[in-house]
Amino acid sequence: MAERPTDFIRQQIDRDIAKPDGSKDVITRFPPEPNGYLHIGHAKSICLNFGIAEEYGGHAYLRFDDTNPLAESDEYVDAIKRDLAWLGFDVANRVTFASDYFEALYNCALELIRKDKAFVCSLSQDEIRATRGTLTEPGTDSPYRNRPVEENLDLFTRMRAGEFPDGAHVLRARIDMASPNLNMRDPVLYRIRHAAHHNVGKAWVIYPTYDFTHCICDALENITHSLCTLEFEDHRPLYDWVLDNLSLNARPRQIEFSRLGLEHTVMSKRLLQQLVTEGVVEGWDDPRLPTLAGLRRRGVTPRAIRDLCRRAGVTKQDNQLEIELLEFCVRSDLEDSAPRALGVVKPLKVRLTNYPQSNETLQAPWHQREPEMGTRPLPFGPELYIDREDFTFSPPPKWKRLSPGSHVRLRYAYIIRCDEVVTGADGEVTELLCTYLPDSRSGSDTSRVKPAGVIHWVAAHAAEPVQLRLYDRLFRTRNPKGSSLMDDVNPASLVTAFGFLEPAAATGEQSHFQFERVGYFHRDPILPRTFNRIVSLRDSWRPPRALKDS
RNA sequence: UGGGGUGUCGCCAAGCGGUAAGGCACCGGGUUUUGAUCCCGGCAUACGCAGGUUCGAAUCCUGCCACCCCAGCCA
Repeated sequence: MAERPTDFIRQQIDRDIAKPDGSKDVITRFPPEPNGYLHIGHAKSICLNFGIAEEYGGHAYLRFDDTNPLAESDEYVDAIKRDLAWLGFDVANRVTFASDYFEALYNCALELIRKDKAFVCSLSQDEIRATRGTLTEPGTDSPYRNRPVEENLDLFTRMRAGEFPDGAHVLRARIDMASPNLNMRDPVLYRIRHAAHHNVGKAWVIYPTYDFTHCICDALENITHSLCTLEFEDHRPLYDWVLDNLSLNARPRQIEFSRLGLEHTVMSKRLLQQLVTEGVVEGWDDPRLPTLAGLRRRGVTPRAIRDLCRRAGVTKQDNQLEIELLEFCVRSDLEDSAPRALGVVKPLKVRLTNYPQSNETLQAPWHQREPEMGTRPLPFGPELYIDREDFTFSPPPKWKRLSPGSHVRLRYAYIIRCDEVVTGADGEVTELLCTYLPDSRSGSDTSRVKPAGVIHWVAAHAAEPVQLRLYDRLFRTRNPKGSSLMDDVNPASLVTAFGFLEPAAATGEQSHFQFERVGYFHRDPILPRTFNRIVSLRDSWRPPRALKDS
């Protein structure tokens, strides 16, 4: 569909595999921690890792980074697998867990201890913090830093055996407490946690930290390129240090790229959690959320998400994509693939005064340019609904819809003329009395009348009442800040309308539609008779300024 | 006042010493039984700023400035 990306990461890989004595393998991994739901930012990483593996004829693992039993659960591993499959990446036989390597990790720790590169530190968490120094001042050595190897071995073995309570000891790397890189100030490698782990149960009471685990797992899986986000750049020296001091033979290269940012939403796990907990949204799959579950329920397609990631590119620059780009990707996918349907959002009754007291059934294509999608029956009768927005008493110049005395075509059907406007006590338009042109039927029009425009409609006798959920950006601000998050919520992020839909679409099983002239909608997978607006149609119509109101 | 990064059009993003790709957005025009789609055209004398090197610099050097990340036994 489009040519292969040439971002800086692929350029680096090209150089790596071009080395005369180097390996031609390219193996990557997507390493989520199973402690939350995936969002569109993760999609960028997924597309990158799996995309590269495929392009270079290698493979990618889905590896759950489950080293913290307190936060992780199977609920999330299932959700993450589901999201990956939905996005279009098949990882059935390449799913691993950091916890698969706990024994190997433990042996690596032993090796470091024997080489006197790691020591058991018995300082409390607070003491470790206090002796770490600050951004501008060096830390101070732990009093346990020079424990003899044998004592370290003994203590570490007993840590594993469960002889000590949480927090009593940790295993630390012996690097440099004066390093300007805080990550190198004797970082913690193992901590004691008497907690059940979602995968290994109670087999372990000591758990390795990310810095120790990640690089080793990468090496064990022969990952060649370990792609991660920018905040891990400072960890790369540690990543390399650990592997340099171990006798593993694989040497993965860590490369960092910037996260994907999207305007009018938030991506942090904490903030998303807050929105769910405080009931601002209805759940992790609320269609206003940037979670993959939310986007899926909204109706955003995997293709659109992959297209977005491709168009956004991969760099080290901080970025905030405009939601217009996402909307463009959605529309451009659905333009060709979504069947069309007629649906009315804000119904206004129309009575055809000269139409016989009977109904007829017209035929309309599901998609004008895609004849193979077939046609559907479209009921027509003397009473119809049109959208209130398609009628005005005083039309501005170039008004292409209905107004007193004007002609308009009902899409796929007849041309009608508005003869009379019925208003209620409060002046509100309640009904339009129109006449239809019998010889103007779509496809066999001999009326020679040129209507002002074309509008959508639904026959009253066959109209299916539906709930239309009109979604909009969750936050008013482009870059919502955690501090004022709640005040920034867009009160119109969800507007529910009760409209009518043509029966073929309402009762069929197709999931995505374009309601003509309105927008793209997705049949809600849970709520009956409910359609979520994925995105509106582009609308370049703007009334002349002076005549804006009607 | 430490370390690590990043600064090219409103938003993304190519560019890798030879004289600013592309996409989104936006603005015109054409086609159209969706004011949609589609098609055509426009849209950075300019690359954070200031110097320097060079015949030639967004690309090299120096110095500033701005923004992001780091002081979890989270990842």
